[in-house]
Amino acid sequence: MVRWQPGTRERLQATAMQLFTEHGYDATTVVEIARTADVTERTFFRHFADKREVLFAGQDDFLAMFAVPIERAPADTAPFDLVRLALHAAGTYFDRDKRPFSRDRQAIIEANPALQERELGKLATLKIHLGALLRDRGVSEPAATIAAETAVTVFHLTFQQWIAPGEERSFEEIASERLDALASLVHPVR
Amino acid sequence: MVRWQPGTRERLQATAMQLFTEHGYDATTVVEIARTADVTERTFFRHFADKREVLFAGQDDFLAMFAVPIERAPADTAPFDLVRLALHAAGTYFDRDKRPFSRDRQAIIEANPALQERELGKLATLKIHLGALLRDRGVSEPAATIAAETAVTVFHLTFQQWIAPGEERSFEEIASERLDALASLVHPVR
DNA sequence: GTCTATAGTGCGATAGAC
DNA sequence: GTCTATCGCACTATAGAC
Repeated sequence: MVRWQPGTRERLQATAMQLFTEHGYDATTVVEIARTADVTERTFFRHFADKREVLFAGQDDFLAMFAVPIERAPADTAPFDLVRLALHAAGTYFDRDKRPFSRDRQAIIEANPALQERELGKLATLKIHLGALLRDRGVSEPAATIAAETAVTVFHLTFQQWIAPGEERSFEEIASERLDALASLVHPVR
Repeated sequence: MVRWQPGTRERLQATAMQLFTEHGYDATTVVEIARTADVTERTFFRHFADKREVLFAGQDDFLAMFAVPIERAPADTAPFDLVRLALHAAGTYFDRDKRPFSRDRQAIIEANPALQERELGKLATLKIHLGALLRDRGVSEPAATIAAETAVTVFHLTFQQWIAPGEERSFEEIASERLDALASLVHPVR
């Protein structure tokens, strides 16, 4: 008999998603998740800092998703075009196949204020890293911070609409609509 | 001897602020706060849903601060002008006298990720209420949501700079600079 | 892997205001 | 009498310390 199975982390995440969906987040204890995944409670907390974190692993991927296209852009690219590039990259990542999973995951998050707070925290971290990246590229303040806030905010609003019930349009199409709305807000067409 | 003193809620808040400042948020227990304010732990949780909430009471004031000037504006006011009005109202609220207290409070929050998450949650609630208010005024989607997000985001960025060490400018002056930066981002001057 | 502190809940009892 | 604030106590789960 093997002492431990590989992929414990992934198994814990999948188990948690399933139990949260079946009984709700609050009604599911860490002990329950751990036992179902054949590990101890202690092992759960070695993989995830807290109970919520099991749903939010892989945020580094998000930063890379935004950072790579920005780093590859020509040095004289305008900040707003960098925002567009980042959103385009997000649109490539969130393709049709990921929509069902994203909907299930978001349903759990939207049912629990504590999880919503964690999500906002993750987005705030992303904003900070993105702002630093833009400053490294020579964008001054407060332009860099405003651009980072805008990129992540539009990303979030786009994502929320993308997973809305009945929504069929692509991520990129929705993002484009949001960017147009922002442009109209700031400089209204008379 | 009286069974209870009036103003329990306010006393708990003041006590908490003081203890958090002295020993830090994590090192201060709810029992400690309650005992110092001459009530039991149970009474603390009657007034505040959780430990963090003792620092965030009075968010309704914030909504009113934004909502009143918007409700009073002429029906045909452009959304971006409504954003400006809301920020002007915030500037009236956050005058010179409030800066020292705001700095102390923010120092506690910035030292603790859990408190930062709660702050973001409060701002998110504000965004939702503000978006609803704009829709009630006839602003369509996604313009209403984008305007609400923008107003609260610029408010937050302005607030952060307003309490930054060494910052002397008024809230309104900083808000104006942030709005200009946003306008430049979206429609760069060539 | 075990032990423990702390946060947070549920419910019944009690004291005072009205 | 009703209503509300407080207390007291038993209890669970998270999370961290050892």
